[in-house]
Amino acid sequence: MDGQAISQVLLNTYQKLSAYYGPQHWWPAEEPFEVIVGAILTQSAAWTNVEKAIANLKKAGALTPKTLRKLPSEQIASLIYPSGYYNVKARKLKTFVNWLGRRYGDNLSNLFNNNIDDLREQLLTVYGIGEETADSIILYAADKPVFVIDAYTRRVLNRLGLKPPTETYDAYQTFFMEHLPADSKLFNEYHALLVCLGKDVCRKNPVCERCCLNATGRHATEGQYPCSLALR
DNA sequence: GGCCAGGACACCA
DNA sequence: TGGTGTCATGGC
Repeated sequence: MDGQAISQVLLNTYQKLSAYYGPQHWWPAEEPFEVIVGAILTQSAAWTNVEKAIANLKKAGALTPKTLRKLPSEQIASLIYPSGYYNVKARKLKTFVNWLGRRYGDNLSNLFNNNIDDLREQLLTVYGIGEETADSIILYAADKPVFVIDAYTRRVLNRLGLKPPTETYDAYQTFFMEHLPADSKLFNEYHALLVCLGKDVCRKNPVCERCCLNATGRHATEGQYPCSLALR
């Protein structure tokens, strides 16, 4: 399949997912700092649990860099308890707000004034921010066009028969970004739709969860997908 | 009672 | 460089 055909498949898939599921309105947060906190808390956690943790932080008035810097890690940990891994995540939040204050005086606009490559490079130096979290921050908080890769994205792309040359994060990301226009709105919606599809298939069809949405590469027959139209 | 969710990091060979 | 263990709650 040549580059143009791949672009067509990706755009076609996007359009079908969009028509099937509708707008996703990601990221579910009121402001960019909340997006960043959510991106850290959602690491290997269900979003419903993250919502509880964020609600606790809001209720405690702790959803600002300054407050998080002041609060002891133990107290942050107890507030974010429902999101799991609370001790590690408390440390990650503390590390980020310390870095943000020291380097940018808590001003996210200044941080986001960096170009995408510099922004990504800087975020990746912070403890607790890996590739997916960095890209989620760049796309959903800074509104810059990078494609976020997660487990769902990999599985769905594999199911489309479009596995990149190597199965690294970078290879998957390059694959999407080389074949789609650099549009943050498109990337925003596309990634959200892929996650939506992944959750939907898992929930409605456990056969798919075992056969085609796991990491083994095995896959089920077309008819077993609740929205197989979106995957053709 | 087991499995998994919008990962990242440390450690080891 | 790649594989494995660790961190942990809550919903199904």
